[in-house]
Amino acid sequence: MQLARHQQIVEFIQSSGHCAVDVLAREFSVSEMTIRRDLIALSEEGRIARTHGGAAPVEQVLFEFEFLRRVQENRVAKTRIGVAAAAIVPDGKTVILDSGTTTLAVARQLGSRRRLTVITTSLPIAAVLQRGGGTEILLLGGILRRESPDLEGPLTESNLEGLRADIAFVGADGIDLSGNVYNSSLNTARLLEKVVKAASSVYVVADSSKLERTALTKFGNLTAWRGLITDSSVTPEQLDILLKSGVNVIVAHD
Amino acid sequence: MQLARHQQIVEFIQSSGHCAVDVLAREFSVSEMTIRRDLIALSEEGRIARTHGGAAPVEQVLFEFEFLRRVQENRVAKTRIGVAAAAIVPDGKTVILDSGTTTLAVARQLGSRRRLTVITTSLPIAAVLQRGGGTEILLLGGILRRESPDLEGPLTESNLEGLRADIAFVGADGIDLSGNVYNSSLNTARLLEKVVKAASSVYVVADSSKLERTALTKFGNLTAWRGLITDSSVTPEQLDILLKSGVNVIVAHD
DNA sequence: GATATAATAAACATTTTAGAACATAAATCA
DNA sequence: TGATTTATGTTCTAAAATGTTTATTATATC
Repeated sequence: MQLARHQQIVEFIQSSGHCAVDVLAREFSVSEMTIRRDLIALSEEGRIARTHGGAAPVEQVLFEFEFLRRVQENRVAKTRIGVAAAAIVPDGKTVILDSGTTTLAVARQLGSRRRLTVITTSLPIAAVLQRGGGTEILLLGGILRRESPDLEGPLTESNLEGLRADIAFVGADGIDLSGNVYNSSLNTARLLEKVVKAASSVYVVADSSKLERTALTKFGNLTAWRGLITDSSVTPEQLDILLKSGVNVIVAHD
Repeated sequence: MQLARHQQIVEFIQSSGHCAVDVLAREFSVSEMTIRRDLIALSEEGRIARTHGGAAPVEQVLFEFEFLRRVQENRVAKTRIGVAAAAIVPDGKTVILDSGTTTLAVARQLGSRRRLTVITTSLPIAAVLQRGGGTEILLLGGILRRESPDLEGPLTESNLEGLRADIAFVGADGIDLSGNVYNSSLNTARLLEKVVKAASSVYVVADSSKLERTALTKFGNLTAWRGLITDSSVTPEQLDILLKSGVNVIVAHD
């Protein structure tokens, strides 16, 4: 019910301008606390702007990515991973962000930072960072994928070849306990190989549901890179085996 | 039986919007668990979006550029220009679209076309065309401008150097009656020079309010290109002088 | 700048929903 | 026919969403 209401709240606020919490609570027949929680979630997604007492339509928001609404699984875990990832990025560095919802969570945390350069193929990540205003965003060229708002293809790969970054955060569709990282798209895997070459240190960001799962292509092993950032739902056993395999695991706590 | 029901569920949700699980269970006279299993299957197929408590139709619209709603001046004129411009693009061609609201109007008209390749630096144009689904979209890489959702910089220019297109539509901030085309940004002007080189035929699209106005940089003359597409508010005098200067003017009527 | 007022967020309780496990009925096939 | 798969139903537990109360924080008013 809450996802449907979120959408309605956004529309309501956009059509009527600034709305008070109690007005929204009456309008949607829920408690004010529920509305507040909705508003927190919506403002984190950048779809509205919170004010004291209510919420207003966002003005500077350039674009809105509808597809993210359904995709967002493990939102809380991903946000924590984002916080942990952002914490290891010093100001002034150049960061490569892979496309995906986990890396998008990292981008959200980096949004308010200054003097950062972010290289990405993801339109939502570019959008989030542009909203923040403090980051230089380099969008790699390429073919816009039909199903998802990110870029791929020969141009993307050749664009990347001339670039260097300090840190890369890449997502994964599966990780086994030997530290092998899997991806469900061949194109993505090939691009990620270039990403890995372009960055001095590489972190894989993935919520714990990706552990002990595999996907179409293996594109590398965590032991060769800087480490894995995951959430605290990783089991002690999984953690133990990964560490014994020589994988550096950063567990994001709340 | 469940295949038939799946189809009906999709149609039901599409026509009525978000539906709760219990409503669907009653509607189809099955248990809630069955509906949940249906919804799991359907969402895996991407035909609906699950929500807590029910399901919603999948959004076809992937993203939307908020800023355009307010900015659109001379919307009607621009739409007409878009129609006229789209009419001169044969299927199967490669088109370069400059960023701007007029070229965006062109993109809107091209959205439903098939077998077209569009090269652009504009995120809104990419969005509009992705929604259409029939166009291959090549987004040039570059730095995302802070004020507007489009790309520029050395990467954009070098990306363009390796490409060839059949037709380019470029916008303008001002056009004088000798056919000189002006632009208010130096960077844009430099990029447009490359655009002009990459395309076999170049059209300038600009509503008539841009006539007899100049801006920061002159980036070329209409007589060297294929022509100007403008709306019917151009005065007979302006038209006369332009034609006498050797400018091919296409006037978009309703 | 102190105080009153209102709004927020945290903590806990309650309700609702999801999903797992198992049971049952119908359909398919050897 | 009997065995086996497939679809559906039932029950139960965990998780998610919402509501309620209470402290904390922000805003406004004097």
